[in-house]
Amino acid sequence: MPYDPSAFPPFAVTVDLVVLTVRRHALCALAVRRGEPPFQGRWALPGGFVRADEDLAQAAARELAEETGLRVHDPSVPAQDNGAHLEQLATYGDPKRDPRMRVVSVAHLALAPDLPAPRAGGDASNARWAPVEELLQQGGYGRDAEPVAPLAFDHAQILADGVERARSKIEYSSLATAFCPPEFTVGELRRVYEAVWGVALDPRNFHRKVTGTPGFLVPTGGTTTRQGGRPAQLFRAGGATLLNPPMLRPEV
Amino acid sequence: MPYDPSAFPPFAVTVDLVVLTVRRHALCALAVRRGEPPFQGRWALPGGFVRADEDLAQAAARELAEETGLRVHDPSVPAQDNGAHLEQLATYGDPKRDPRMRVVSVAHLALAPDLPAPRAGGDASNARWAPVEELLQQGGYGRDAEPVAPLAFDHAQILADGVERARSKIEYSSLATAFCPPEFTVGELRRVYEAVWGVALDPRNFHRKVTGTPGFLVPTGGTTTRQGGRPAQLFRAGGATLLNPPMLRPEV
DNA sequence: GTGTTTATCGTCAGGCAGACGACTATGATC
DNA sequence: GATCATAGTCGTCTGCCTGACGATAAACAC
Repeated sequence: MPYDPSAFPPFAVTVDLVVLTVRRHALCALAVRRGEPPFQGRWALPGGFVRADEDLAQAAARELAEETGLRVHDPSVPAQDNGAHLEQLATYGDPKRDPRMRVVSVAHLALAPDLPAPRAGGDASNARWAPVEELLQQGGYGRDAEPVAPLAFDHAQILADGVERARSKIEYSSLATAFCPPEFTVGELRRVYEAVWGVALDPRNFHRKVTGTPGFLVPTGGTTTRQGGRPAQLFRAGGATLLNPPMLRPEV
Repeated sequence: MPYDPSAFPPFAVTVDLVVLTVRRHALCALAVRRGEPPFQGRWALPGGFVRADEDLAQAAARELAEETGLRVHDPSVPAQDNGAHLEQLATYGDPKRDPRMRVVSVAHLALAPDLPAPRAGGDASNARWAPVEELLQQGGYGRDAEPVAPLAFDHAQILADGVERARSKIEYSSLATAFCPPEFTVGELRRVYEAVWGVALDPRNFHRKVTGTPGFLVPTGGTTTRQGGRPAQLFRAGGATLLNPPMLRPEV
């Protein structure tokens, strides 16, 4: 059977981004305000169409750079840092997910250290970091008791999936360091885990565990008192990507 | 900015399936022979175009049924069984992955108990279960020393990703039971783990562990001697999907 | 019966995790 | 400068889980 272009329906393919960071002890995601229908004026995840000559990962990295200015961390350059972590999350293709046409969206998950301020085409009012619980409580009320509309499209589901991926992945991988600046203390790393999991962790057991896991942390020799209290050692992320033994998320 | 159909390039969207089963103590995947170019005559993963009104999961379930006759296990019907497990794996969209046109493939992973014989449009010579190592050793030689061509497209990568997903997922979920018939013994379940991981496990420790993990196995009361030796208790899969504590894959 | 195979129960030592006490080194406050 | 609050770091103890492995049980083949 020869190739017949009419044998398959045409799709639009987009990438959507779940960009997570930890700000003020809370797990936050990047949201942008939609400037056009459908869902005009509603908050949504950043994203856009995949171009004709672009790989999916390239498209996601391009969108991430456009929205945040972040460059993607390249694992082949170990010294480099402060780039974001980017990985494919899942693909969403319900026929009715976009009322205009048939769109398949390849969602990606990005983890970034705390950033200055978001920018979306230079207009700050159209992009913000919001705590994920706030974005996920559909139709509830935000921190200042203003009404919050649910995210556009199926983005609440995508965000929930991304958050769950991040929560489980920092258990057995060194991904939590992607939320930290290039040099960080054990306490700062612990606060990342606490924010992502939404629990309190014992500082002493956490310290023992994280410094005892081979390849997780490399001491830089420096110290800092930026958190107050006794000066703390500074570390960089070690080469290990898989943690053995893993960090264990406390009891459900 | 109004909706402009020329603003995005059209894609073809397909689903590809990594269908895994355990046969004769080896992890095997379903492969079909391509009847048309490109890669005519080469082995590939089963798959096909997503239809205009179809969800991605629906398309994958349809392709699975067409290739194997398997129905997908519906978790909302706990009593039912012997259906296959199906989940989305990842999406592959390199611009050059299909020489004909721009194709984005949403790969799915299916786990099935040992089946009679594969069928691909009724032609058995065009579908087979092959050990995954055989399919992955690109350009090597098969069991009977016949030359083996690498899988078509990027299907070797997709298969490798699917196998790795299965290997890691049976660690912390009860997914290994998807490889077993509705009722099975601890020994049969152990042979599944051994085949998927490619290791030997201590029968005594495995028995203790698997029967001690709450919600993993439910005794049916029956026994069987179909494996020879002393009669073994029969179990069904329990309701638990996440294992706590997890099964631990032995040392690398 | 003897041997073989598989299943199942027990024992023991080592390692890791959670709970928590103790001490250290800084900045803030009086 | 003494005191306090804050964070960081090192230990201890106990219980649980794991891996290694001995022992017993119940079927089948000869």
